[in-house]
Amino acid sequence: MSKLIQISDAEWVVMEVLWRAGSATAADVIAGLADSSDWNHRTIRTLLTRLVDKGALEARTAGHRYVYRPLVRRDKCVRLESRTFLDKVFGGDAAELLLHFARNSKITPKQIKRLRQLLDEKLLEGDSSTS
Amino acid sequence: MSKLIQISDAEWVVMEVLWRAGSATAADVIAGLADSSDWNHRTIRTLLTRLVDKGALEARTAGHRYVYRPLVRRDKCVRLESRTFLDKVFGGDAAELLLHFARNSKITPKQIKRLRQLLDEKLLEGDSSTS
DNA sequence: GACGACTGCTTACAACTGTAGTAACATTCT
DNA sequence: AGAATGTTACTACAGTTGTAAGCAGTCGTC
Repeated sequence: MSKLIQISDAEWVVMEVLWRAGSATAADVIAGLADSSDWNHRTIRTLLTRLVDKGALEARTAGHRYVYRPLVRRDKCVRLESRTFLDKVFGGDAAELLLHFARNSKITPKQIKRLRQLLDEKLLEGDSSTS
Repeated sequence: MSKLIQISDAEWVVMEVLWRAGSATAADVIAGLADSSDWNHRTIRTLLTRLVDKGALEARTAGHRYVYRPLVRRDKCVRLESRTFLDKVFGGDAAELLLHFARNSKITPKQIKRLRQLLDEKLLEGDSSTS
C-alpha cells in the first residue's frame, strides 16, 4: 500500500542531504553539496523537483521559495534498495551476500567484532529459550 | 583498463542463464527463462543483442544462428554491482552494510556460523603474525 | 516446392536519468 | 530606481531501460 519510490543514484545523493538536515531550501542543499559534488546548481534543483514529483519530498512554500522535507524515511528506502540489489545480484540469498561482503571488504577488527556479536545475538534469538 | 560494463536488471537475468550454461543459443535462453519469466521471446532477443553490443556477450555464428557466450565473468560483475550499491546506499561503509543485512535478513543458524567463522579467520589474518 | 516456424536485423516508443539552459518574476544591494 | 542575484517553472536532449513489433531470409515439414 505505502508508495514504492524509486530513487535514482543522483537523486539519492540529494536525499542524503535532506535526510540529514531534516528540511532545507534548495540553496541549503546546493551549499551542502558544493564540496562533494560538482553539479551545476540547476541540476540539483532539477533533482529536487523530480523528487517532489515522485513524492519523496514535500516542497512547502516559505516566502517566495520552498523548504523541502523528506516524505519517505531513509531506512525504508535503504531496505527497498537493499532488497532489490539482493534479489538482482545474489538471487535473494542474503547469506551469500553477507559472505561476499565479509570476504571482499576492508573492515576493521573492531567492526568485525561488533558484527560477530550481532551474529551471536541472532543465534540466541533463534533459540527456543527466550520469549 | 578492463571494460566496466553496466548490466541492467533485466539484462542481469539473461546473463545469469548464460553464466550458468556457459554458452547457449537464443532459443536455449528463451527456454531457460520460460518458467521464471513471462517475457516475450522478442524481449529476450533484444536483451541478448544489447548485451552483445555492450560487450558482455559474444555471439558466435553457428549455422544461421548465434551461440552466445559470456565475455565478462560473473564475479567481476557482482563486484562492480556490489561496489556501486555499497557506495550509493551505505556511503561506501561496508561494515554498515553488513550490519544492515545481518540484522534484517533471514539466515539460518548454519549460515550464521559459517559467516562467524569467516569473520574469525579475517581477524586472524589481520594479525601481525601471518606473512 | 509451398508454408509455417524460427532467426537475426531494424525500428519503436515511452519512462527514467544525468545534466543542464531559458524565461519570468522576486529580492537585495547600491 | 536600476542592476545583479536568486528562485521557481518549463524546456531540452541524448543515453538507458523495459518491452516489444515488423520484415526478410532460412529450414524443416507436408
